[in-house]
Amino acid sequence: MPATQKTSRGRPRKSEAEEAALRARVIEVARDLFARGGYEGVSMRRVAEATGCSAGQLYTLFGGKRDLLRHIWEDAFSELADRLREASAERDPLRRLRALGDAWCRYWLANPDHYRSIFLIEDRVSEPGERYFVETSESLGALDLIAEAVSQSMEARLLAPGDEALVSQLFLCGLQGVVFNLITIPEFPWTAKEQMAARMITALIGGLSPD
Amino acid sequence: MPATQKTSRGRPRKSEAEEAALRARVIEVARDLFARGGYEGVSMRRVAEATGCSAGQLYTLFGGKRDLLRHIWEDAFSELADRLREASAERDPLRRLRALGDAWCRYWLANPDHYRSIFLIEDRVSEPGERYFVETSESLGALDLIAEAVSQSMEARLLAPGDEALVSQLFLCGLQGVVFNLITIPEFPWTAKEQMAARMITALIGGLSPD
DNA sequence: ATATTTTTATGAACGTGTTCAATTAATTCA
DNA sequence: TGAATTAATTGAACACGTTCATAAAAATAT
Repeated sequence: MPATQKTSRGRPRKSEAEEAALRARVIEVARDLFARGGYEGVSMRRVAEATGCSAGQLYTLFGGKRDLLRHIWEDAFSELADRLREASAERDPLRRLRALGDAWCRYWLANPDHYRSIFLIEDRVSEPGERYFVETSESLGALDLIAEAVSQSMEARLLAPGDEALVSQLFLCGLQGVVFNLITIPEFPWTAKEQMAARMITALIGGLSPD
Repeated sequence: MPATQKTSRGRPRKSEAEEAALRARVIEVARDLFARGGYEGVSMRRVAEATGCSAGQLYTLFGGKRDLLRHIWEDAFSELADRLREASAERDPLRRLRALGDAWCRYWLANPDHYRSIFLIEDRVSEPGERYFVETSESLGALDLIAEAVSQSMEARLLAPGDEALVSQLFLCGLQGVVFNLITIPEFPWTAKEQMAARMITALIGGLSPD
């Protein structure tokens, strides 16, 4: 008794391509709606209506509203990836590190809505099976580039030798903190919104330099 | 024509004290429910039922579910304030700075649910009238203590003289970034969860030290 | 007492994300 | 041409946060 029967009896499964096409169409429609009305301002019912399917069907294509949003941002991330690639062109590892951090911050500060949607909307985080959203996206891909720059900086004795992973994570945390605070507490009288990212990088590089 | 008439005609206003008492009762009841079921897991209807009033009335006492939560945490914050006060006992400004940062991080990492509730649940941020929640609470009160320690460290030439407000904010951002990342991306293989805060502080102090 | 007036309290109603039994569609076997 | 079977799709239903017209309550004025 073969587990998979070659010729099945009932209605055939929708082809992979068909499903992908429909998914793509929903994403396209939803992108426009979200861009206009914001995440909270657009309901799944509206997305469904605009797409021409039922709200229920959306849940066969996406895990939920948040998951739909992830797919929407997925190619918006390519822009961030581009910026990071540009920054990676810098040969000097320490200057590259600075350029990477700068690009990362600049991107998120220029797109606070993306940032909020991705980092600040908490749904049940504890889905054990699937990996955390941010990790799979281009966002933490920055960490790899940072780690490389850190590693090379250590080799060139531009940074004190040490646990390169930890140091990389410290850089990411520092940048994250700047961006997070600037975006989520915009009405606070931050001393220098534009310079904070650069100052953070400078401070961290200074603090991690060899004596 | 006096604006406030001494003896009014209709039903008398509920006394300030009565309203405060009811509010306090709701907070007490809701604290238990939230502690058990979590923020998402408890509905306003349930809170109302457990309190013995209607759901609608809750909205005369609190601005909404989030606002109710704020009141609940308000005295939970006193614990953080205590820790910060303890840390402030340290005389050496640089060691005090380190102790403050450490206490701040330790508190939030020990209470990730508080952190999430306060920093990660975004509702309409753009309420022009009322100040941002975090700013009014004890949370950013830490910034004042940090600023004082930074200022004194600069005077004692333990930190390079400079814009003390900016430097204080960099410290806060660095700490915030560490806590934020550890809490929101717990499944990421962080190299050293426990040491990251201390390392961040060390790095920042090092980077901001006089040459 | 009854009417008036002012405040408080209620509960139905709205739109939300999400689920799931029931329906419809599309195929193969008899 | 019918069953039979399997998958896709729907739409009613649920609990949610929140609002608001309406009802109840509590006082004074007649």
